[in-house]
Amino acid sequence: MNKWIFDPDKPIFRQICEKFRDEIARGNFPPGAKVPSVRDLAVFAGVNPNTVQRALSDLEDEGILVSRRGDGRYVADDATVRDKLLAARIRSACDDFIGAMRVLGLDDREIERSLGEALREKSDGKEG
Amino acid sequence: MNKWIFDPDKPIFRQICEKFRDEIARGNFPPGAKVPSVRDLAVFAGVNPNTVQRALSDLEDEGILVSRRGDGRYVADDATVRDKLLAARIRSACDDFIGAMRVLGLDDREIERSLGEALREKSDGKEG
DNA sequence: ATTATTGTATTAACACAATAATACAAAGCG
DNA sequence: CGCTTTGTATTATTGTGTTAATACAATAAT
Repeated sequence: MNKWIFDPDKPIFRQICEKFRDEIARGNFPPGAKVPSVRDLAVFAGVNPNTVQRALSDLEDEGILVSRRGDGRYVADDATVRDKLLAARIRSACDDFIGAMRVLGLDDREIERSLGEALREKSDGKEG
Repeated sequence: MNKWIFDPDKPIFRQICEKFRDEIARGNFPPGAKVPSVRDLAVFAGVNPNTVQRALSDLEDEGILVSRRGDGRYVADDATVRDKLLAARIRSACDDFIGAMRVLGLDDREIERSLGEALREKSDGKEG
């Protein structure tokens, strides 16, 4: 995984936020873990340091990260952060999905059926 | 439903596109149906006419709408448009959802379980 | 103390989304 | 025809996302 790929339709700094929320939710960044420097991340992501700074600064406002000037940036040393993040992201993903499907006029049974079909398609043909 | 509500994090013209795709997919705008004028929609949505124009113009490029100068704008007179639109939107919603959940480390069974829980919560407590 | 590393702040420049105010083109209508 | 309605185009302005180039502040390492 060389460089990150961004959706040109959404602000990059938000996508960086998402990436870190996902990584932390998965447990790839345990509480207290050090995050790469703004400059290193910028090089790795192929974006401007200011863009990374903006993203990490937002995550700090959310209480997910903590920064120490001259030292570095760390995942908040709170063992519950990961669980809360994971639960919140699962919930919002489900809610978004359900909302999108209901707007299309599907009822609960149809929603579950459509998901099942999509899951089977993704498992059958394109196993990669 | 007085005025539309927009997510300030996404371009308004894209959200207007989404709204129309949803409405057409639901069948609320059958093939050949006339769409309100750019100016009326702008007033109704509480946005600038140019923003609406941009959105509807994009839908035209997709073949969903057709415009006649001095007359008005209409849903493409193609009976298959709705089905294609509906199928495409269901599929992309499922794919987005599955992708978001897999990033979080959930397998197929957990994805279906989480959705089931969310559906039950939405049906039980907050019936509105 | 000096140096390197890190987070932070500032300023400028550019692109795009959105608003605003017009003007023009084409169709419908009385 | 004359008027209205509609889609379309143009120009200017504002706000924001992004890049860019610096500078400053604080910590660690030497």
